[in-house]
Formats: sequence, C-alpha cells, structure tokens
Amino acid sequence: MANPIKSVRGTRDLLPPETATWNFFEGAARDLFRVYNFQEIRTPVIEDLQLFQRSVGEETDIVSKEMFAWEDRARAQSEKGQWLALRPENTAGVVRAYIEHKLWERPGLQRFYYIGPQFRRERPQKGRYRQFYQIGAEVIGPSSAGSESPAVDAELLEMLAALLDKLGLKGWTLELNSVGCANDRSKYLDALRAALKDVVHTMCADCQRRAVTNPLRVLDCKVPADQPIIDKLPRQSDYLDESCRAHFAEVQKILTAVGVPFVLNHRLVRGLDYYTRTAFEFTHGALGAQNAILGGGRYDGLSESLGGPPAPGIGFAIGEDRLVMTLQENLGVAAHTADVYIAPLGAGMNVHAAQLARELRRQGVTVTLGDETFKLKKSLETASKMGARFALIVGENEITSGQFALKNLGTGEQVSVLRDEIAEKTKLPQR
RNA sequence: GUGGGUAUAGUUCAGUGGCAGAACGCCAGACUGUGGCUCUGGAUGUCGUGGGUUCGACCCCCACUACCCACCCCA
Repeated sequence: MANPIKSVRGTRDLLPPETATWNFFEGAARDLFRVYNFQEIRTPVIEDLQLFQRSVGEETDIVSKEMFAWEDRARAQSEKGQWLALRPENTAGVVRAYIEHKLWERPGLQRFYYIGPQFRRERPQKGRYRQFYQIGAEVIGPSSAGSESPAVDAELLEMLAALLDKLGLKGWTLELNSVGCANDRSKYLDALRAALKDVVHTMCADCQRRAVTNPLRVLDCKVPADQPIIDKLPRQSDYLDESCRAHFAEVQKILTAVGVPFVLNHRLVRGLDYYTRTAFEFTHGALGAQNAILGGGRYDGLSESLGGPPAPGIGFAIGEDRLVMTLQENLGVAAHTADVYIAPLGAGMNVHAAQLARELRRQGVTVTLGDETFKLKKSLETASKMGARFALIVGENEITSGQFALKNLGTGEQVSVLRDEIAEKTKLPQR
C-alpha cells in the first residue's frame, strides 16, 4: 500500500448498490426507445479530431479547451501522424457513421439511440466529471423522409417527457426556444452585437467579456442588475424567417395537443455550433449549478458540414450521472440479492453444494455458495447480511435423508423439503 | 483556467505542540447444526505527499497533490 494507484481526476468507480440504479435507468430507457422504435447504435470512443472541429465547432470551449486529443504515431517516418480525440459528445459520431455507411439508402428515417461514456477535460465539480455518461437519441434522414417535420421534434420531446415521468422524476421543466437557421442566426448576432455596444459598459465584468468572446452567452447572465438590460436586448424569435417561425409554432401546437408542458425561454442558448431551429433543455432543481439534466436540438446542416448529403436531424443527450443523482433522492432501487444461500456443513459438503447450486441455477434461482469450513452460525449470519432470502443447509443429515433444511431468513421459519422442491419454493413469484 | 473550503481507521467524523480517538462497519469468541439481540475481545492508520520551525509536529509555517463547492462552460 505504499503507492496506491487511484482513479484519475474527474473519473470515478460506480459500485453496487449504485450500479443497480444505473441499470434500472438504462433498462427503462431501452424499453422506452423500443416502444418509440429507436434502435441502438454504438460508435467508437476515439474519433478523428477533425470530426469535432467541423461539427461542434473549432471556437467552442468544448473543442478549443476541453478535449482530450493527441497525435497518433505515424506508420512511417515520412508520414504525418493523425490527430485523434476522445469524443466529447456523441452526435458527431452518429452523423459520421450515417455518412460513412450511406444510411440514407435505408428506408425512411434513421432513429438511433446510444448509451456511453463521453470525455471533457473540465475542472470536476458536483454533477460534472471528465468521464461522464450520456444517453442520447438522434432522428436523421433526407428531407423527403420527413426529417425536417416539426412532428419529429414534438415526438422526441414527448418521448423525453414520458421517460422522465416513467422514472418518477418530479418537478422537471422543459425549456424551449428556436435559434433559427444559419441565416437567421448571423442576422441576429449582428443585431445583438450592435445592441450590446451601447449598453455593455453598464453590465457586469463577465458580460463585458462575453460580449466580445461569445455574445449569446450574455443571455445566460444571472447577475440581477443586468436583467433589465438583457430584457431589452433583441430576441432571436424576432429574427426568424417565415419557415422557421412556422416550424416552431407547429412544434408548440403538437406539444400542447399531447399535453406536454413547456415554457418558452428566448434566452436559451446551446453551446455547440451545429444547432439550428428547435433547441431545448430539461432542467431540475437540486442539482446545484448543473441544473440541466438533458439538452438537445435540431442540427439541419450538420451532415453537410461533415461532407455528407443534406440530412436534417434532431437529437438530445441526457446527462446520466446527473439524472441518477436526482433519481437517487426520489427513489431507492433495491440491489439484486441472492434467492438462496447454500450453507455446506462439514467436510466433504462443498461437493454436494456445488451440485445443488448447478441444479438450482439452471432453473433460474440466484444462488450464493458458502463454504464447508464455515460454522453454521457464520453461514446464516453471512447469508442474512448479504440479503439472501433463504438459506439452504447442506450437511450429512440432508445428504443421507434427501430432505433439506430450508430456512426463510425473513421470517425465521424453517421447513424440510425434497431436493426437487427447492427451486419452486425459493424463486420469487415473478422476475 | 480563476476563487473559496476540506484532507485523521473500511465509512461518518472528533481531537491535542508530548502514548492515535469515538460511533458504525469488519473479524473472532461466549453459542461444536441455526442468523438478526446481548456481552467480551481483536485488527484497524506512513493522521494526503514533500520540505521547514521545534528537544519533540497529526497539530504551527511553506510548497505540492487530490477531493468538494462556486465561476467559466456544459450533460
């Protein structure tokens, strides 16, 4: 123990019983995706660095400051190495795969989901890790398949609301905005910059910096004194062209019709360059400064900027770490424990215990094996501490008589059963 | 990258310039084939790392590192 090696900064081990919550959540998500006809896609954790520079955006913080990237050794001295990166998000990889495998040749819209680790080199804090997990989904395809339809946006949002409700998460808020298409956005940015020029000197120091580096972030400012000023700044919604305006109105109309509550937040800004039109965030209190549990939006031009054909799409990513954090306060997921603890009693009994365990497990019983060197007291103690529901005693008496002592550790009741009856008596009624 | 806080047993945390502590947990015995309760005993550890002050440092000083919280940014 002189120099114990520890998990590296911003990473952590997920241990039982917490992993049960993760499994519960991922299982619920997979069930839901199946009902909405999304299928799983798994893309590599390592990608070409350029993929993120061209999608997320070279000037974004994620790409310029927070990526784990390195130059891969060249095969020959004369060749240049290739720059690789750990993915900071998964949408770019999915769209890359869409292009690489010509998935537009497949019928209809592509509907994918993924579950996996993402990597950003940020300073860790509550709900923020360098290796974190996202569950996301993407709908992408040619316009002719309906990929641009506001119905797709609404369906995705309705699915998310259903997921959070299904998980029993109370008190979430859906914040909605439209950031327009690329054209709208540059017009809006010009207007915003112009408006800021006159007032920025009266705002907080952060805003003065943001006005230069990333004007949209001014809208995020939480300093009370700045709020009246921000309220008077131009709004993105006033700079939408007719089709974007109609698109956004239709999304809202469907959401209202299906009963998914939302609030319009004209200040909602996404941090990745590829977002267009519909942008959204689900937030929840009790998460400290990291109150966004999931975010997403439409990315109609992404495929083209990666060298692919036009392929409008929309997607989201759930911060699994953050969601688990809030869920753990709301519900306790019981860790799976053994049905039966087999307590071999005395020399030579491990053999019989092993045979019995094999029989029972084949019948679907969860079995934990003890050891013949344990005193019976220790076996029972161990069994009840680890949460087993039954203890099965396997000793000389049982082997000669064929009648096994089966003890219910909850009630303390002990019965004598035949070998063939054990599985039936110990399995949980269902699942 | 910036600011604040923290670092002592497996865990949660006390503590004093002079022998390293509690609770819970863990192991064992009382009880040889019957757990949960009780009692008794035991092991917990480089007091984050490296320097310095001091007769003597877990304690005071400096540096470093890690974690937590916030900023930034985002999921």
